[in-house]
Amino acid sequence: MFDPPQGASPAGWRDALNEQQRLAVELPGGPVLVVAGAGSGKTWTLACRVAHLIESGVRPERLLLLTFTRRAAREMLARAGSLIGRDVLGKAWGGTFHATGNRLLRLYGRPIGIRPDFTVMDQADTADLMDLIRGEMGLGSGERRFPRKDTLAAMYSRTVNAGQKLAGVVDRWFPWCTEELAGIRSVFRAYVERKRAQNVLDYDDLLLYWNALVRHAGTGDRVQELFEHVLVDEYQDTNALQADILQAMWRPGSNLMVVGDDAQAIYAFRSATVKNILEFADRFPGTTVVKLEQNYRSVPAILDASNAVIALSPQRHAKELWSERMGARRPALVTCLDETLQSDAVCRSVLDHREQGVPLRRQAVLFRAAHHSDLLEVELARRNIPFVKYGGLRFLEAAHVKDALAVLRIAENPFDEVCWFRVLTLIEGIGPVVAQRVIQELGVRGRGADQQSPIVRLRDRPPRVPGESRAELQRFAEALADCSAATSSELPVGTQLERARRFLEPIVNRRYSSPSSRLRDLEQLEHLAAEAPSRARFLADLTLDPPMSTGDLAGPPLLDEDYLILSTIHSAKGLEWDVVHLIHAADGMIPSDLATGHVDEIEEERRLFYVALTRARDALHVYVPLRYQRRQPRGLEDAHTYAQVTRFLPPAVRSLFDERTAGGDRKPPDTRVATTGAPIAPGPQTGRRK
DNA sequence: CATTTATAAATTTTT
DNA sequence: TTTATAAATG
Repeated sequence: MFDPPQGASPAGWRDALNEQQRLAVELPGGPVLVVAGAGSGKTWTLACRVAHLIESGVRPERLLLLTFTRRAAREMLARAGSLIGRDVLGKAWGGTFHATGNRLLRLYGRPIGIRPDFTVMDQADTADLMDLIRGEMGLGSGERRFPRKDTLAAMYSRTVNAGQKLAGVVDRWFPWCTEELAGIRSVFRAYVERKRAQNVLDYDDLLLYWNALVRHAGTGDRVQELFEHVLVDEYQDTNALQADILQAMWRPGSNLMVVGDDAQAIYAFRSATVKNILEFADRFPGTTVVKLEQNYRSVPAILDASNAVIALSPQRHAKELWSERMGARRPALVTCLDETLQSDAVCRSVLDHREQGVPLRRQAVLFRAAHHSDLLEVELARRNIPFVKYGGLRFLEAAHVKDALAVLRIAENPFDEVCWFRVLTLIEGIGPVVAQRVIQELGVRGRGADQQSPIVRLRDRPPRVPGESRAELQRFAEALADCSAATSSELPVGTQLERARRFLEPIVNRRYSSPSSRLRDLEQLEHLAAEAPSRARFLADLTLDPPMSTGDLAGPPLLDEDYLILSTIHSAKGLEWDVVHLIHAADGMIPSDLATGHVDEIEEERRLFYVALTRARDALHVYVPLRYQRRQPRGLEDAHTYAQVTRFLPPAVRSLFDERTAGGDRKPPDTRVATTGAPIAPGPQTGRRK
């Protein structure tokens, strides 16, 4: 994705741009919309734009580059730096909307009532706090079913990000909860209050308050004037609130460039709206529109198939991708009798390609949902094919990691009730009720600025708890006191984590399966923490830019190894591989059964399918298992259901594929063989609770 | 009365 | 693997 088109060198990068790209790179300013088709060198163009701006005298620190992940920003700035032989990386502002909001609010948030030492909650924390409040209010204990905590968090987030009223949100997205509207509303009210009181911001607040900050009468101008040029990548996946922020940051004469592709909008579930990119020109008067339609990635046959798929989308913004690449290999549609044969076919094809010179890491297997690769992972392990999985469970979501971080977060913010609750209930003999009482007695909810810290209170006057819990609570108190000691000369973050780990060790051993690997995870976390300048920075960076998996932390030894990429389609966004294997291209998988309610949802799935197809450079294999094992085959061994090829491949489109059947002449492989041989980076340990 | 343990049911995509 | 509910235990 970051490779320049053929023949580009640091010296002659301008010559490597096509006409449209050059136009986008060299436009003087004003509002610009770059509609960039898949594989049209969008990222490369943005990097060149940054290089061009700096060459023409813009100071790097006056540039703001908003991207979908921090990694994307980093790589783009590094690339720009290499083009002009200057260090842009440290000086320009780059990152996600959320990370940028975080930074701006810490620097300038005071006038709107934001203290610079706030902590950031992720979505799971939000859900936990909602759960806590729900419990206190006694909602959900009655006969009527109250929404689950994750549902509550999702509702809240949608009201904020889409800028819609709660009633409307519930009506449209959570119709089964309409009867509980009053209760939901009161939970949200308490939630907002609680966040305030505890000096905590959630993801949504980072955007919400950034918006408020720029619109603030006093400080707004100052923030606005920080940036001479604002560039936004993946604009099709921004939400209403983000568009509002950009509008607030913009004033006539200032420079805003957004880049995106409406055909690749796949984040509606996160409240993103294609309207942003479709209505950009209306919102920002004087917009220049540039279209990038030359595709540098795929061979024509793959492009033809992709174009045909997206052409069936009714809400589309006409765009025809073309390519100068040679090669006539058509994509393959491989029908498999069942999932096992699909795994088998993928493995064989992957090895075939490797024999023909395509290393594993230039190949990827893509799928709709994280668990769709489960069976394949077993087969890969059995055949000793190394792989790394993107998407799905992330390191930070592992319970033991959250436990360790909760200890640190209490040290950072002694009024963080969710973290107190989490750690206290880990202690043997302490359940929700005792934990609540302890929190009460320690004054975690008190929040008087001059009052004694709950941490000190816990150590000096330990609350009454069951006898069996006393010793462990004592150890907790000491660990906490050590971590939070002397704010002026804080212990190194790594040391604090080590302290937390020592406290947690017996708990991890007792509570979780495969405790040794979990404890290893915590040690890895310590290595990561060793580089952090401060605890606050470490915690914020971790929530805003989480390492994908334990693999990310494993360090350099893996870098020269070859491994296959497994990825959800969402996580594959913006990436490309020589060979792409798309599995489970059956109706019910993509589109997902859960997303066939509304037309909009189906269209989103179609774009998702399109994104998957357009990741491929040279070869594309689409697999469809015809028979699925039923989830819980009760008694009957061969209980299964039949699937159909995804509706996004009607006959006319299928004619652009070479069709074949996998494994027809072969016996299914013996799947009873024990699995041995671990993949290189199997992601977080997935041991179950004891 | 509170906590732990057992059992059952459901599980998209992610900053 | 997580989460809600029910039964068993302290």
